[in-house]
Amino acid sequence: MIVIDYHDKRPIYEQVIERFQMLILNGALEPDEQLPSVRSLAVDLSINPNTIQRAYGELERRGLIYSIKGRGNFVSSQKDVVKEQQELLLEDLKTQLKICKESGIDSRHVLDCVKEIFQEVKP
Amino acid sequence: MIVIDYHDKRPIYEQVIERFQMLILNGALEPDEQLPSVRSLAVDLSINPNTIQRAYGELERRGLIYSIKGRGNFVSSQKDVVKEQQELLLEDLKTQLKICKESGIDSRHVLDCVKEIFQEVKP
DNA sequence: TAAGTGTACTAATACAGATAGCACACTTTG
DNA sequence: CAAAGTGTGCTATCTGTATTAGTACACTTA
Repeated sequence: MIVIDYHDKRPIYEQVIERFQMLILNGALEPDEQLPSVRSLAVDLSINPNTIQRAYGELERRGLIYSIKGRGNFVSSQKDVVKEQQELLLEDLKTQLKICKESGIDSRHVLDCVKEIFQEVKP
Repeated sequence: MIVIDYHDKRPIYEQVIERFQMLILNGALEPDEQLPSVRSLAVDLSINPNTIQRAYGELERRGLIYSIKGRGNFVSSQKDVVKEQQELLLEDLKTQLKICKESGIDSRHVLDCVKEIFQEVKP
C-alpha cells in the first residue's frame, strides 16, 4: 500500500503523508476505513514507529484521518476536508506555474505538459 | 535584485539560485553581464559569503554563469543551457501535475489554474 | 488476562544549513 | 609597485531537523 523511495531526498514521514493523502483524496481508501497500525506499518516498511506516528499525527491535523485510542486510525468522512486539501495542492501547482512563467516558458509548452499527464483535455 | 524570504522554509542558497536562474532564463540578465560579487551581495542580503558562493557554484555547475578569478561571475551566453533548464522546470511541473491527477483533481480545475496564471490561453 | 493499539516522553545519532574566520591567487585601480 | 576587490578553498562551530531506540501508560478487543 505504501512504498518508501530512499532515492527521494524528502523525509520518510513526508512520503508517508503524501501517499496516504493521495489514497484518501482519490477515494482508494474509503471513509471510516482502518489504516495499518503504527507498529505493523513500521514493521512492514522497516522504519521506526515514531516516524509513522509523526505522519499519522500530521494527517490527523489536516483532518484526513481520526484516531481512537486502543483501536486504531481511520479515514475521515468529511468531504470538506478532501476539497480543502485539493485546493492546497492546486495552490502548489500555481506556485510551480508561476515559476515556469517567470522563467520565460511559453504557455504552449505548459499546456503540452497538462495534456501529456491528463491524456485528454476538454476544450 | 534578489530578495530573501525568511518565511520560505527552503534554504537561503536555494532561493538565491532560483531567483538568479529566473532572471537569466527570462532574459532580465543578459549574456556576459556581471553578477554582484560574492562579498557585496552577502553584505546586501546580510548573509554569509559562503552561502552566496554555494549558490554561485551551483549556477556555474548548471552552466548558467561562468566565473573568472579576480574578476567576478558573469552570465553564460549559451542558449542551449537556457532550454535545458526550462525543460527541467517543466519536469517539476509534470511531477506536480501527476500529484494533482492522482489526488482526484479534475483536469478542468488544473486548466483553470493555468489560465489564471498565464491570463490568456490559446485554444 | 493477554495482546494489540494509540500516545507521550526522553535520549542519542546523523546530517544539512548557516555562520565565522582565515588563507591564497588573481585582477583592477590608484 | 601597492592596495583594494575578487574568486576559491578550507576548517570549525552552532543550530535545527530527521531518524532511531527505548520506555511507559491508557485504552480496546479477543
